[in-house]
Amino acid sequence: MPQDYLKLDNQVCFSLYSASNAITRMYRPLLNRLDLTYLQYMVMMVLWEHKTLNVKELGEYLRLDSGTLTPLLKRLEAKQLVLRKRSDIDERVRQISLTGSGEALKQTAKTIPQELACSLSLPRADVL
Amino acid sequence: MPQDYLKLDNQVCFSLYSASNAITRMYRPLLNRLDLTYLQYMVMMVLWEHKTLNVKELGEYLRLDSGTLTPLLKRLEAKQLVLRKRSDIDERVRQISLTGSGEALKQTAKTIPQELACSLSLPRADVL
DNA sequence: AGCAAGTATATTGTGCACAACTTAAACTCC
DNA sequence: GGAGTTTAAGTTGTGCACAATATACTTGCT
Repeated sequence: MPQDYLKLDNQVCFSLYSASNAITRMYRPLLNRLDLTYLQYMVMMVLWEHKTLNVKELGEYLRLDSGTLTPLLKRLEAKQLVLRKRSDIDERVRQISLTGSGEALKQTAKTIPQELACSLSLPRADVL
Repeated sequence: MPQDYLKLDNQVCFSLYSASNAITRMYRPLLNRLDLTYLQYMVMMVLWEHKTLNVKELGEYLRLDSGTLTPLLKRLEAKQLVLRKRSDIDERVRQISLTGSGEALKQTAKTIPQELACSLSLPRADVL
């Protein structure tokens, strides 16, 4: 039988795309409490781990470019969660670091993975 | 050892999100030839299979709402690929159907899955 | 030193996603 | 058959993603 590749049901890529949208939707109500979007939460997570990074390094961790990150980092700065300081050594570079409240937000955030696991009815929370 | 849930590396969700972005990036150069975005291509695929659908039905297949679909369908209409006709039976409903060139585009599109498989070096193309 | 090439970030413009809301048409149940 | 509810689609506003481009700083070369 002649196979029709152009069918949505056959498409792993669509499933991936759709699952990714669904994940963002599931995180949204939890992250609203922190006044963060999913990507902002990702950025905060990288900063909680690494303390200070420049835009390029952040982009490598998150596989995103400055076109996405610059406006996002400005929004995090406006929320007083991060500082965007130019490097003294190289004036092109922006060093992104946590403010006190950015650091403190980690305490509020730490229940998020378990809460998401609950809303997914998953037994393990260490992968979310 | 105390486990830190708030680490990017632990996150299946981030992998999914990142993979979904990567897929869209891989499709982009192939779909540029058809002057379609990835989501527009998804919509066309559903229409190639089902011929005529309303906005709600399209949204159920693609798990998207009218806020996403309405402007997208207007862009497809502007490209002369689809018609957006109000239903005679129920004036609230928009029947989305293919134009001749929308139908014809399927011939140009049918090589896309194999091309993507090649650029991913995958042995099977029936899942993309 | 001076300039060409390279690099880091920022900007602009397009197109998703989605929440919240609006509009208008269709049902429902007295 | 008219008021109240439901439903389908559209609108508005925010925030990604990303291509293309711009800006400004640094580095390498002679």
